[in-house]
Amino acid sequence: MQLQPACTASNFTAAPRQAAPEAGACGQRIADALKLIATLLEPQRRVVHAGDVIYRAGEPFSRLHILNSGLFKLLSLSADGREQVVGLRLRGDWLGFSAIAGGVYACDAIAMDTGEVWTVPYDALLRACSRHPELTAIVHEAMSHEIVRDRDSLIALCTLPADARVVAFLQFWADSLARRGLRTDQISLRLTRAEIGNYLGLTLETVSRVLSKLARARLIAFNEKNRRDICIPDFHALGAFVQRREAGVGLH
Amino acid sequence: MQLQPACTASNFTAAPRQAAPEAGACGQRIADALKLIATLLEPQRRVVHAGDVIYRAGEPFSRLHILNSGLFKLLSLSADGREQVVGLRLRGDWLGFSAIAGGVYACDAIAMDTGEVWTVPYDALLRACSRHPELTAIVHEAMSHEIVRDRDSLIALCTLPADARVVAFLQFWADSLARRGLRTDQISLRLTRAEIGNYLGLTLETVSRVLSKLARARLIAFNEKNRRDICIPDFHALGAFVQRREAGVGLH
DNA sequence: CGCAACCTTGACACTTGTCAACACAAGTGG
DNA sequence: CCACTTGTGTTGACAAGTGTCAAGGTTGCG
Repeated sequence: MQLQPACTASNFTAAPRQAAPEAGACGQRIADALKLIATLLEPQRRVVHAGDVIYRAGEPFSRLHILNSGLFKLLSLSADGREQVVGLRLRGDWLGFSAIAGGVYACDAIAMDTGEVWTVPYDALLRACSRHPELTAIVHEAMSHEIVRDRDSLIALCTLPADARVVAFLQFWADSLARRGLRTDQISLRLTRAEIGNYLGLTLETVSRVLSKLARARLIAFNEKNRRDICIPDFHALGAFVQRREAGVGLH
Repeated sequence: MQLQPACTASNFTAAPRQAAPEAGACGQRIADALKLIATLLEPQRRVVHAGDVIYRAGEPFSRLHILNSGLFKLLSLSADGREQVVGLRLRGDWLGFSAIAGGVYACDAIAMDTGEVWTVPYDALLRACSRHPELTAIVHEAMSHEIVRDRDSLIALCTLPADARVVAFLQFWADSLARRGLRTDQISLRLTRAEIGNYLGLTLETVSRVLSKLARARLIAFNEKNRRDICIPDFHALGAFVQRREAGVGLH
């Protein structure tokens, strides 16, 4: 059984790329998966608001969550008490996979906006999967996708300098929106500088400086009176900016 | 159906921890999983040697691989040609999960040592899972474990300074060995400084300097005439070293 | 108005990368 | 046996990138 190629969303890499050329297709794909989940699993549906906790690290695991809408962050609490944003999740993503191995949730999942969460007991999911192979395919694909995405962000964080990380973040963000059929030229970050920096392994000052630099270079533009909404006039130029800098570093 | 807590191997974090207190239990757990896989799936078995390629990025996906012995690295090739080590895999780990979503392998998997690889067609695995729920549990746990492990290393790479990363790497390594029932006081890294640095997002010089510093502080000791084999006399002291530095950084 | 969040910018220090030189071991071929 | 090469590891000097600290600006809200 060969799976058809998914919209693997090679998000969060340095390669310059047009924003989601397969936008519609992938949005459809997500919609189809959600519809199948809705009909086969009849998940419990819940509307959440900014700040609502889906689960916390350490809680016993018994249910998985599928996001129908909204924006969510995954927070990992290190031993010394600092929080680290380890992922952002949107419509079509699953929450809770990381808890299967340990029996307890491995991080906090928190809504950053109004959204709808579907919840299914894990054992019910397993039973449904044994009856419906197409559901198994969707679950495995979602887990696999999460592995690929995490790996991509790992590479970005390991190898890219600060400004390239911020650019990669902007590309990732626009990609995620485009793939769900939303407009990408005018985007709202919905994260503070501190949260972006935390996610990217940078300080908030560095994020602010990079954004200012990009704005001075006309690669992005801030909305009037609101520096969280930004506009990306030319996607290709944004990626090329990073490429140029990397080439410069290589020179003597 | 509540899963029993697995040996989640919170490898690769900053928290000081004794090396694998549950060593035997976890080795047994891996052995049980392998036995189940062997009997239910009758995988094709193959002996590999250092440098052998299990798969390459871009090859079409149809089979998963389970490692019975040996050491393997996952290499991700970025757009501009640089290689990045994105993971190390040992006995009991699976290879190929990241290919499920995309239909093609997402990275290279290369043996670094003599070992034995078991290979199963993915569709055969799915069929077996539908008949044997306990196999599904093992597969899901392995995928979940991979997600957790990747996330842990992400945190380490994002938030830790260079010396803490190297210490975390040593702890991860000793943990991995201990969990499989091997001795941890005398370990062979089997990686060059360059490979360690690549994996940790550091240069080989930085890795070398950190190891020298640890050796000067008597936290590790090099083997005579072979600086790849190292000895860790006191595991707790190694972790405490990082904690102390972090506390120092916080002071004014 | 005052206050709290959030953002920006500058000066400075520190960590780490870059470049270079050298040491050492293993293999190769004269 | 000795040069020579290659791969690996160590160490130092220096520079670049980024974090830290501090000050001030803007927005929104009670």
